[in-house]
Amino acid sequence: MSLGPLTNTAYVLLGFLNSHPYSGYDIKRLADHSTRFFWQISYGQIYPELKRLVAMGLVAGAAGSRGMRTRNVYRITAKGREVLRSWLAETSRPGTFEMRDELLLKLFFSDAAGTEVKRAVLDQMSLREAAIIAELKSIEPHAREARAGHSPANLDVLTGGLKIHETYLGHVRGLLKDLS
Amino acid sequence: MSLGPLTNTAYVLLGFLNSHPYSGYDIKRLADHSTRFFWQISYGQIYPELKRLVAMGLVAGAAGSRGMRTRNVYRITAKGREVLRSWLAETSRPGTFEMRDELLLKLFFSDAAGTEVKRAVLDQMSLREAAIIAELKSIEPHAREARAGHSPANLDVLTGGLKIHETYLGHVRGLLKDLS
DNA sequence: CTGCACATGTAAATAGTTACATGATTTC
DNA sequence: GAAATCATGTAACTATTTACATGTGCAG
Repeated sequence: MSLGPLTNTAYVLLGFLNSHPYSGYDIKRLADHSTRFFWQISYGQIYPELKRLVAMGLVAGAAGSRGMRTRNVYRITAKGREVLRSWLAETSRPGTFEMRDELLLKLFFSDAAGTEVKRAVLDQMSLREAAIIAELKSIEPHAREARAGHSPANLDVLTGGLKIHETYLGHVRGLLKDLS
Repeated sequence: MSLGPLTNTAYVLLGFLNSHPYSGYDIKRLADHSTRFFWQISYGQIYPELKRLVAMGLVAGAAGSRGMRTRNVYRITAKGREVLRSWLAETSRPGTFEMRDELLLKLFFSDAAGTEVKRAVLDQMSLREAAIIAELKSIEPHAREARAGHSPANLDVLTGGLKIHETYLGHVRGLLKDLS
């Protein structure tokens, strides 16, 4: 009775629910401050996927509440934990690795348009990278607190992201310097 | 008479055709050794998109040949160059920036599964990053030759990619060392 | 009493991959 | 004459985003 592989989005949901019960809204908020940098998710995926997970018995929904209002809080089931763990342990598939960077594409082709355009592209990159770094740094103190939902691996990923974007920014600054 | 923004795939095609006429097959091969690392494209996009670009008058198709066989070689038009340049110069939109890294996702949630699983994930990452670095290094000498299709910006992007992946690999190796 | 954050969802569109289908040419 | 590479294309599928629709609760 194998369920075939789930979508990666499903594993994100299971991953978050593994440490605590959450609503779809909660998960979106959490993901926007963590996995977003290497795996974005949107409401359009979250809500339908939670329902599918319930149907498969991997998570259970309970009508929580916040004041008078309905709030669907989900918790992971034993079967869900099992599926999460077997995904984590799986080494067969290479696993998606993808980058899509429109500014890098522009830089790549920028010789077609002259130095000022190239400089403008590099300036945009530099701004974007600085913004990402600032965002990651603002998350860091929270990730350092060893509380529910903040495991050591979370911090490992965060510091890695920081290093990568700092390298990226450093390279861009070097190119800008060479240009002037 | 603005044509609205084209897909990024269209700009990749225009970008390559800007330096030389190519067939769809040629472009796929070129992209697989360059833009693939930050903007992948597949035949399923290339061939239909080339037709659209012809319909818009941004590229012109000519029946080239290789032996007896039909071979559709496309060249960029003046209008196409204009569109490419105005895309390059455009600073209004932030531009797609996305990463999807399934192994990073696993690492992020790996505390749910124990040290051996975490080590296995890091090993896979390390292997993958080493493979990417090897591939980029094998491209480097070609990119250094200042020939048709190899502009200075191409090399700027390549060396940047190399630095980023070396940083990534270094981080992973550090985590592996901490684990043992 | 206004605006913001909370909260859930769906429909349509877009982007992109994968599998399939076909066949020619070159190299061993 | 087999295998690899050249070459073009489409159909179906999958994933994901965006826009829309709706309404509650709280803070100022």
